[in-house]
Amino acid sequence: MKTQLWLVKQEPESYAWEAFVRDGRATWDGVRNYQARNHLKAMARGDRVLFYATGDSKSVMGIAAVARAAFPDPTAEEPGWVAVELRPLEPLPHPVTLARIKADPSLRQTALVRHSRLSVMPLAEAEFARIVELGREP
DNA sequence: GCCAACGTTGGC
DNA sequence: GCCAACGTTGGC
Repeated sequence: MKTQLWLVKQEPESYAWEAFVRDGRATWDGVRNYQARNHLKAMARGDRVLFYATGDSKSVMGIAAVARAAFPDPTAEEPGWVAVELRPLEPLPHPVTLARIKADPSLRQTALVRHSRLSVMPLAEAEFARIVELGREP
């Protein structure tokens, strides 16, 4: 199967990119939205994932990879919710702000822009590549 | 099954 | 702090 590309959101106050890098691996649990859950379920080991920080930072911070595909969310009291494990791959030298993403014509269709409340979303190959490219240039 | 009320997310 | 955009809940 073709590798898929994703973006996950995280509040930096609860789990910052720096903490993720320090930990070297993280269980992505606690997702309680069906659409986001379905995206988690579709993740395969090795898929690339952009890490987006909400709140004050509102920026894509770096690239991660799926280390373990979906398994039952240990924090869920009801069955049916899943978690994945992610590991950080590399930071983006210049975190890509939401403003920059919104200003880029090739990124206007991303779920990040169009569905601002979704916390786990797929990205098209060109979208993923463009964000990474922006992250490498000031 | 509809829809009003309510709660949450997250940008501004 | 506000509010738009949604998702969820519960009464009917």
